[in-house]
Amino acid sequence: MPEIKLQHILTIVELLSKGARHNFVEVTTTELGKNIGRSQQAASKHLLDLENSGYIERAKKGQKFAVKVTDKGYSEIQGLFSSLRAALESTPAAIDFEGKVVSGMGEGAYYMSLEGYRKQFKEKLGYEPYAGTLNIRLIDQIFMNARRELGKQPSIFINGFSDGTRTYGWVKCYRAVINDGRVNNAAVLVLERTHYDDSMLEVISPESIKQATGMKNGDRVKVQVQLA
Amino acid sequence: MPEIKLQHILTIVELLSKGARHNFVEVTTTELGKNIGRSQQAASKHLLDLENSGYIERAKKGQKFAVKVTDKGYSEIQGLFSSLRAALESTPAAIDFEGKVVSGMGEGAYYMSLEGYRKQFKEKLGYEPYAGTLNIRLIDQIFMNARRELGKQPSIFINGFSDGTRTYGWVKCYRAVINDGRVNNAAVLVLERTHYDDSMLEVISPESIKQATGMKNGDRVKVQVQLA
DNA sequence: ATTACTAGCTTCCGAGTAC
DNA sequence: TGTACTCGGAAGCTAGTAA
Repeated sequence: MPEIKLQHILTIVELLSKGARHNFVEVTTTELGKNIGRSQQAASKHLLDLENSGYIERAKKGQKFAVKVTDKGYSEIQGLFSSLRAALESTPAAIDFEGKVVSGMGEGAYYMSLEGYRKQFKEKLGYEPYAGTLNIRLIDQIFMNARRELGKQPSIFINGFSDGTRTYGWVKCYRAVINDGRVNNAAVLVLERTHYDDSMLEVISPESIKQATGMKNGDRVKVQVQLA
Repeated sequence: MPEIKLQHILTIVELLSKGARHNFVEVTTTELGKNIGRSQQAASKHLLDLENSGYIERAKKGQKFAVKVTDKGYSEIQGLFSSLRAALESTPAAIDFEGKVVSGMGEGAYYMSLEGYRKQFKEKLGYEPYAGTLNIRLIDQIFMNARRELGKQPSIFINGFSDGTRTYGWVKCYRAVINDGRVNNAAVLVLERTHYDDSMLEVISPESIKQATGMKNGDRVKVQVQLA
C-alpha cells in the first residue's frame, strides 16, 4: 500500500525511464506534461509536490531544472511494483466449481469406450478413464459463466477423429481435483460437440468417482480445475 | 500508458489478490473500501465504473456481489506492470559526472605506491594502477550531490591496513569510463579519509589518463561510473 | 446485513498569465 | 524560451441515507 499519491506515479515513472534514478536529468515541465498526458501546469505541480514529499530532488540548471529520483521515491515505486507482481502472480491458477451430481444420459460411457479417444487419453492424460463421466449440474450463475470461459484456457487437447462412418469432435481436458482432494487425478472435459449447456460439467477419472467417494445423485460436489 | 483510471488500480489489484482472476469471489464494498483505504461508497463507485468499462464482471450472490476480473481488466493491469518494470529496469545503471582536470597534491601517487593497496587493486580490480590519480573538479552542484551519494552504491571494496606506524583507511572503487570510451578501465575512488570535499573526483587507471588522452589541466572531462 | 444514491467538500487539473 | 501562481471547473471522496 503505497503512500505516494496515485497521480504522482505516472510522473515518477516517466522520470525513472529518463534515467533519473542515479543522475540528475534535465526535464521541462512542458515535455513532462505531454509525456504523462497532463498539462504543463499539472506537471509543474507534480514536481513541486514530489519535491516537498522527498521523492525527488531538483537542482536549477540555468532556466530549467534537473531532476533526480531519491531513494525514497525509488523504493516507493518498487513497493508498488511488488504489490502488482504479487497480485498478478499470487493468482491461484485454479477455477472453482460447485454443483450437484446428476445422472448422465449414458453417453459419457459410450464416448469413453471409443478407441480413438482412449488411445489419446492414455497418452496425453496418463491413464485410461473409467468408462463413464460424472455429470455435475452447476448450482450458480457464476459457475456457468466460468464454465463458458473454461475453453479459453490452455488445455490438454484430444484430437477429433473419424471411424469411417462418422466423425467425432475434439475434447479439451483440464486436470481437476474433486471435493478438496478426495479425488486428485480427475479431468474436466470441454467437448466440441456437447449435448449439454453451460450448466453441466463432465468429469472423468481412472476410477468411478461415485464409487471412490461414495457420492450419489443429488449430492453437492466441488470441482477445482487446475490451470497450467 | 494505461487507459484505466489511476484510482481504479488499487481496487482491481485488491480484487486480483483475492483470486478474482479466474473465479468470482465474494467481496463486500465495505471490506473492499477498507482494504484500499477508501470509504464503502468509493469502493461501490469503483466497482460500478469498472463494470461499466468492462474491466470486471459482477454477479448477484444473495445480497452481496461476486466479482471477477475480465481479460480486459487483467491485461490492463499487466500493461501497467510492464510499464513499471520497464521504468525500473531500463534504468541505466550509471552515474555521469563532468568536471575539469586539476593537478592533485601528489598524494595520489603516494597512496597508489603502497603495497597494502597495490596488492588489493591487482587482486580485486585486475590491474595495478598507474602511480598517480587523475583529479577532477566537478563543475556543477548536481554532480557534487551525486558524488556524495556515490559511496552508498555497491563497490569494489579495498580494505584498510596498518604498516605498524600508522593505519590507512578503506577505499571504495567504482569502474568508470572516461570521455565516452577514450579510457574504459578507469576507476573512481571513494576514500574513507579524504582530503578533498565533494567537488573532487579521484580516478585511477592502468596507464596515465592524461598521457593516454592528451588532456591537460583545465580541460573538461566526462566520467561515467558503471554500477553493478 | 447489503448496495448505491445525493449533497457537499476536497483534490486535481487546465487556462490564463506573471516573472 | 523556462517555472509556477491564481482561479474556475471537473473529478473523486465522504457522510448521510434510501432501499
